[in-house]
Amino acid sequence: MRLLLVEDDHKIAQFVVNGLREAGFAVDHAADGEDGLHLALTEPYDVAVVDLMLPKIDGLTLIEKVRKNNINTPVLILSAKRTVDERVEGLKTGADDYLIKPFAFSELLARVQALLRRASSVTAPSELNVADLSLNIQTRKVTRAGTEIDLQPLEFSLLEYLIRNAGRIVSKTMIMEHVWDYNFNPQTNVVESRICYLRDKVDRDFDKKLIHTVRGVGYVIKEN
Amino acid sequence: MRLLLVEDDHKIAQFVVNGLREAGFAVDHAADGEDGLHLALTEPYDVAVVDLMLPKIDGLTLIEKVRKNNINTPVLILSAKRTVDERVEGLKTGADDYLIKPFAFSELLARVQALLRRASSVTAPSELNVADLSLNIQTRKVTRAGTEIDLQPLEFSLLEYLIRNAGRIVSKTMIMEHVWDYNFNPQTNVVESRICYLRDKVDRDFDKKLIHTVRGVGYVIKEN
DNA sequence: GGAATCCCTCAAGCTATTTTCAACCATATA
DNA sequence: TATATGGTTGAAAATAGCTTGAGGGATTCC
Repeated sequence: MRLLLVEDDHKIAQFVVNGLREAGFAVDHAADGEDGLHLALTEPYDVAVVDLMLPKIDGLTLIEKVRKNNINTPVLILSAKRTVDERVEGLKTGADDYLIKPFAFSELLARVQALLRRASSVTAPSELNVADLSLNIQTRKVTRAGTEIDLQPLEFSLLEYLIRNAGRIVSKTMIMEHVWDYNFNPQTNVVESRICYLRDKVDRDFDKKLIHTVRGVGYVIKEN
Repeated sequence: MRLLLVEDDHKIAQFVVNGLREAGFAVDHAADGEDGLHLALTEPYDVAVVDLMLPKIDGLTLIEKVRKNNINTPVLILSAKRTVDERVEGLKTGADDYLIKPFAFSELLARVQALLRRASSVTAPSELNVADLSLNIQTRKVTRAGTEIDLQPLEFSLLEYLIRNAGRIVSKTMIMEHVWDYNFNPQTNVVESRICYLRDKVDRDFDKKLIHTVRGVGYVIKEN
């Protein structure tokens, strides 16, 4: 799940970013409206959390422009403005929810999850499966054919991304972007390297390999 | 103990919130029925104090919806309506007690505590367990394998929070919020530090460690 | 009112784990 | 077979978490 936070207050931003990452989201952060708008228009996010008072472009204008570009990413406004009118204006502009500062992180998280639920209209299952491989988001347990597999954090993210796209080929650039949060492609072989470690743990001891290389393109995880 | 107050009158709300916080509760406040309902449905509270006359969604409707969601949090109605009929209607809807405005804070506190006692004697066991570790909320005694462990207040809270979420991973941000009541992120390692002290007392002398670190995320307490 | 005690936070150094890097190896495809 | 793309690996670097003592605020006890 990819999330955009547009917030200029450094402390709040750091606090929210940390919390959301711990909760398993891939979070991008923009410190002003211009950056935020640019990211919102160019990257695909599942939810955007936007402060109203921002340098360069204010939050409402940002939301307006995003909506004019036919982007329907759910938006949660984060603001110190607490009057009913301001809330209403925010929602009219195209926001989906409104949270008043100061707020408790757990409430922010609950609202973000509510927006995600509403958007997907399905409750996200906490367990993902491919063949006899199973990955539990909540407990972070991974098993194959019943035996537990111990993964490093990055391997876990990588495997999660692969399984969420099971059967579809994901390019190395996409992997970089989702798992590493890199926007540019440095000349490095981190992906290959980590795939190798992952295969060691997931496929080595089994006859049926699940992680397949698609030369010149990327990787797929699938049965057969 | 977590408490929800749904009250639109700002002065009363502040007065009650302050008082309850001083009495040691973690209080969330919603200023209208919509917010109140949302919080009641998404967060686990031990008691909810609800005004009847509310913007957006009135108190009775709120209580009805909460009960329809199978949430049994005890509800104390706070209202200026003083006739017997109205009291009865409130209780029929699913409220547990009824306090007429204006009221003395001490009476509110007494009733809240009464509801907590009643609820805890029915539902919540006063003893929480994980493996051979046991924590008694009422006596504040903690034992492992029969021998008593002496904990500091904060360590007790921390352990309680971990055990209430036994088997689930709790992030450091969440711990901060629930145990320390911080809703911002100070650049500090209080959590790690206190976990260290806690481990000293809970795990050091035992072979089976119960408190596990989940790197980059947080901690879990569980057997094995 | 002052001393003693208790509990907590902070910070710095340390340890352990995880990730990246880079050189080298293997294999597919033309 | 040549070339390029991907695989493998150990060591270095980066990062996260652990540990511990000093210091400070609050409370209690004389």
